[in-house]
Amino acid sequence: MRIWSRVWEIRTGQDSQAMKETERPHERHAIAADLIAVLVAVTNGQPSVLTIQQASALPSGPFELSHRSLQSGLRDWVEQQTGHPLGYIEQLYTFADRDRTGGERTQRVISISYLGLTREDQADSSKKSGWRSWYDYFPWEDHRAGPPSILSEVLAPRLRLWADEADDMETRRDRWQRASIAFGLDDRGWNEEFVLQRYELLFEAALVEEALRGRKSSNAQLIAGRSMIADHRRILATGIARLRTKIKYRPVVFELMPPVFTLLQLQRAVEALAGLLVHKQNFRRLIEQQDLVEETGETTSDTGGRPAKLFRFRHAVLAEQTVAGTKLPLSRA
Amino acid sequence: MRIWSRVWEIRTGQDSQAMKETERPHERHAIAADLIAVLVAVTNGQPSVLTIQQASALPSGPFELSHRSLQSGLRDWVEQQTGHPLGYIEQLYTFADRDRTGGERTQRVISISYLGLTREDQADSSKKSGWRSWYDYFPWEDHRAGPPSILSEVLAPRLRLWADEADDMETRRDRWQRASIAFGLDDRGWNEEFVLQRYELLFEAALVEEALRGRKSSNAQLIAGRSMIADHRRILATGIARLRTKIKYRPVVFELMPPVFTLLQLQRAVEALAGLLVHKQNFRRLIEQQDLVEETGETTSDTGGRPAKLFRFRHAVLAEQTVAGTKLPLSRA
DNA sequence: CCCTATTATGCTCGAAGTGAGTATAAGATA
DNA sequence: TATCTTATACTCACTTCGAGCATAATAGGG
Repeated sequence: MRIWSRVWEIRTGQDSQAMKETERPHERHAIAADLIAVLVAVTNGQPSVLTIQQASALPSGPFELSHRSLQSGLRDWVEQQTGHPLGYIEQLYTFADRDRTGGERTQRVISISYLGLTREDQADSSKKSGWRSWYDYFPWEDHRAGPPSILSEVLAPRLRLWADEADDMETRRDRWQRASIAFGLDDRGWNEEFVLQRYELLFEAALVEEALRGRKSSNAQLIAGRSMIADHRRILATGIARLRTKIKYRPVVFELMPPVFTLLQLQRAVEALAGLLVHKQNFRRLIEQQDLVEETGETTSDTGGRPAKLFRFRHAVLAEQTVAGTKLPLSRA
Repeated sequence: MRIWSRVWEIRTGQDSQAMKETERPHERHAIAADLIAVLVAVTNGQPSVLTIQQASALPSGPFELSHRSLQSGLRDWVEQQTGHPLGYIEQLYTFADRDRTGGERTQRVISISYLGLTREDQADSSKKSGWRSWYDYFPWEDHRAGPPSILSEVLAPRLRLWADEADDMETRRDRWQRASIAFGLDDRGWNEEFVLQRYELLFEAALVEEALRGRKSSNAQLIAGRSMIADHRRILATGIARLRTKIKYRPVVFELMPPVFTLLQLQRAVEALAGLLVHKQNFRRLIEQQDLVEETGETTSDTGGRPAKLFRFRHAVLAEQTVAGTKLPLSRA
C-alpha cells in the first residue's frame, strides 16, 4: 500500500519529479486480461447459458492488442461463432482477486465479464458449444413451480447449522439474518434478484463445491447445484442477477425472442428468467400499455386452445423510450 | 479476429493441443491496469468530485500486484488519504479502447473506474486535493433553478446545426431524435439520468473540447463546460449517471450526510445530486414511510424558520431491506 | 408585544398504477 | 356437441404519487 500512497501524492501534483518515474508504463507489472461471456438464450422455456468444457466453464479468452475495444472484441468474436449480429452486450463486472485462478502464479489476471443476449433459434445453430439451463447451476433459483424442495429440505437447515456453529451470539444472529433475507426464510418474501448474494452466502457457508477447493478435508457435505471452474459460477450468478433486474425496466427480453411471438411465449420467457410466475392478464396489460409490441395480423393455433395473436417487437420504442424510472417526488416547476 | 476464433475453438475443446500454447501467460501482450476513482461528496449544497492536476483529472493510479483485489486496493488507498473508512465503493466501468490515452503507444491500458461516496465534513479535511462542483464540468446538468440557459441558448441550436449538417435525411432525423431525447428538447421531458448519453452526444457533435483533440483545425467552437484529460470527463459522467439512478432505489445518499441532519438537508443533498428540485412534503413522506430515518430527539434552529427535528439514518434498514423493486405482475401463488 | 417572513410539518384529494379475480371468446378433440 | 384449453376483455379494491392547502414554530423588525 505504500506504493499507492506515493502514487497518490504524485498524482495530486505534490511531487511532479517522481511522477515521470512511475508514469513509465514498462515498469508496471505485466497483467493479463481475460474476457468472459455470459451468453444467455431461452430455449424451450428454459433460460440457457452457453458453456464449454463439459458445461464446467463459461467461454473466455484473452484480450489482445488486436481488439479495438473490449466490447467490439467480444462482439466480433461472438458474431463469428453464432453467425449473426449479437443483439445485446453489456459489461458485467471486472474481477481481479489475486487468487482468482487458484494457482500459485504471481501473474495477475483481470477478468472482464460481459452479459450477452441472443435468440433461441440462432442459438440452436451453433452446435459446437453447449447450452445448458442455468438452473442446473442454481437449482434453488427456479420458483416457477413454487419454492423448490432443495430450499426447505436442504439449504435452509444447512444454513441454520452454519449460523448456529458460530462462536459468538452476534455472528450467529448476523449469519441467520443474512441467510433469511437472501433466501426469503422466516416468512420474508423471496426476492428473485438476490442471485449473487445467495451464491456468495452458500460459498461462505461452504455449501457449494467451489468453497471446498482449497481445503484438503473432503468435507463432502457439498451440495447445491453443478459447479464450474474458477469463479465462473459466481460470474454467472452476477449475470443472472443483472438480467433479472434489467428485464423490469428495459425491454431486453425481446433480444431473446424470435421475430414473431405470442404474448404467452413472451410471458414464458420472462418467467424463465425471473424464475417466477406472473399474472397473465396483468402481464398483457403491462406490455400493451407500454406499446412494446404490435400485432402482425396473424395468429397461431399451435398453442392448444384458442388461437393467439402474433406480435412483433416495436423497435421504435427504443428510440422513443424516455423511460425514466423516477422514484423521487419530482417537482414540475 | 482470427486469433479469437482460434481461441474459441480451443476453449470449446476442439483442439486441446493448441490450448496449452495460448495458455502460456507470458505470450500474451503486456497490459497495464489503472484504477480511477470518482469520489463524490456534497459540500454546501453542491455535489463535489475529488480532482487533481488543477481540477483537470480524476485521481488515478496503477493497479499493482501488491493489491489484494481491485476493490480493496482502492479502498486502502482512499482510506489512507481521507483518514477514515470509505463508506461506499462501487465499481463503475472498465474501459480499454485502444486510443484511450490519445498517444501513439501500442501498450494497452485498461482503466477500471470506481464510484466512491464520502461525507462532507470528512471530505473537507483532506486539503491536498481539490473538490470541485461537478456542474463545472456539466453545466447543462443542473436544473435546480430551472433549465439552465446554456441549454436553450447554446446547446439546442448547436445540436440542431449538427443534425442539419448531415448529408442524408435519415441521419439528420436520427441525430435530432437522439439529441431531443437526450436533452429533453421538443417538449420531451428532461431526464436527469441521461448524463452519459448527453455527454457522448456532445462529443459526437464535437461540442466539447475533448472531441477536438485529435484534429488540428482549431474548430474553436468548443463550449460546454470545463474539460478533463483523456476520457476522465466521460468517466465522471458515468459516475454521475450511476449515482442519479441509484439514489432512487438504494439509500446511498446517507453516505454523503453527516451523522445527524434535518430532512431539508437530506433533501438538498438529493437535489444536488439529481440536479432537480423535489416536492418537499412528498419527499418527507417518502423518507418516513420507508423508515429510513429516526428522530434523535433534538432540534436545530439554524435553518431560519421553525426549528427542524434532527434525524439520523437507521442503519438497521440495511439489514432489513428486502427492497425489491418489482415491476413485474408477480403471482403470489 | 405584534406583525411578518421563513421554514417545518400535517393532511387531503384526485389521477394513475397494480394485484387479483370474473367473464367471455375461439379454437382442438373426444 | 360437450369439454378442455388457451386467449382476451373487463372490473374492482387498494396503493402509490403528484400537488396543493393548512397549520405550527421560530426569528426579527417595528
